[in-house]
Amino acid sequence: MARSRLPVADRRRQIVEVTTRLIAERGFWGLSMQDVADDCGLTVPGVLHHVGSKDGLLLAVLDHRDLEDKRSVAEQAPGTLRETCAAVVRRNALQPEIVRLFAVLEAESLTPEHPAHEWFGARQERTVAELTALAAPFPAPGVLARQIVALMDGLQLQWLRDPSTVDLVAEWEAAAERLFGDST
Amino acid sequence: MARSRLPVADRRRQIVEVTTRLIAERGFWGLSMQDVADDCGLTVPGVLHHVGSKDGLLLAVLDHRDLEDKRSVAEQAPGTLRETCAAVVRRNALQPEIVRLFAVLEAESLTPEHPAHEWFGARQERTVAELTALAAPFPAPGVLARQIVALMDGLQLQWLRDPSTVDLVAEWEAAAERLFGDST
DNA sequence: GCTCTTACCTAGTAGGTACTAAGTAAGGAT
DNA sequence: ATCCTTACTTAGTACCTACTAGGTAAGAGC
Repeated sequence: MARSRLPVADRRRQIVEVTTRLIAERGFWGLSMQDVADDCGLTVPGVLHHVGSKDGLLLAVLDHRDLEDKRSVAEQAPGTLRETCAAVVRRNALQPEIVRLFAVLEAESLTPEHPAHEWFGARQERTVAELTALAAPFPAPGVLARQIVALMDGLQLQWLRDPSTVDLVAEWEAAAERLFGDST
Repeated sequence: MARSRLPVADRRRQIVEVTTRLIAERGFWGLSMQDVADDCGLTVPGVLHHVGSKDGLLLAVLDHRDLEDKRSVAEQAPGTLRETCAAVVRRNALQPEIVRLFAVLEAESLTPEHPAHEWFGARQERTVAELTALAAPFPAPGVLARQIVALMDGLQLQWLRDPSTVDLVAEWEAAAERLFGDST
């Protein structure tokens, strides 16, 4: 019974990582605190001690993601629209689990009752706004921004379903030529 | 307690309709037989009498959708690729609930453990194949087909999240010009 | 070595989960 | 008017759900 007692930061990181994987597999509605606790080697109240509630756990995961994303965007120079998109796709291609987390939660959270509904609404708005700004040199930048987001989300779904057939980076490059013009 | 006793076909249709709505809201993992039963004015074993199990219920919903889709495709003349896509989008714009059902299940069923995993894999494959055939006149028809599916799925997600801002049909028309060429 | 914070536990609550077994009664067929 | 199929019920099983109250002991600071 002598379990190791981790410092709070480490334990929280472990809980967030485990939960990320489980939500990617089962969604938030299918997530059980028991599974989280088991995979962390804790009891359920042990997990709740750190995150307060199941909703709190979800927000912890999303906030962690937000931080990671900001960090990643910051370290990459703010190049052209096309370069930025390619960088995002290359990064996503390396972390299918997290892409799946977002794919599942994005669909689940469409309903206003979902605890992440507002979070995803705000994120979507922010993303489209940022892309629209980058798309200023193109005609109809707002429309282009929506198409970029749509194509990325859609291609990611196909890639997640069948990674051996669909090459995310290659499919995106083909799509980018269509979106931004056929310059080689 | 004198409940009306419906003929099996009617009751099944009601159960399928109610479940369609509930899965769109909560996903399959979040679906409870109790909710289905309540919304049908039945008890849980009453529902199970018709569908056998929760998985059976999901398959009943999906098979019903399959039939409806086949019917709708059959009644529309098999025009050009562009016309076909536009018809699909116009139809989807009229039934957001069903589009949401597919959006949620498509993401949830990415994991092989999901009871609809194979169903959605087969559907995806079939859809891409059909679109690829229609896209024969274009260069790289297979790539184009994937892009069509991706754009539709992605635009639908944006539309479902904020129907008042995103006009599905208009967004698709703009996307179609980009995909198929700028002919007016 | 002692103290004190706190990470984590045990025990319990109140309720929901899918599903089964067996019986009742509605309503069409004769 | 009676029968018989079957839609649907009640009752019950075995288990999982998030969450709380209160206590124990691990390990850092002195």
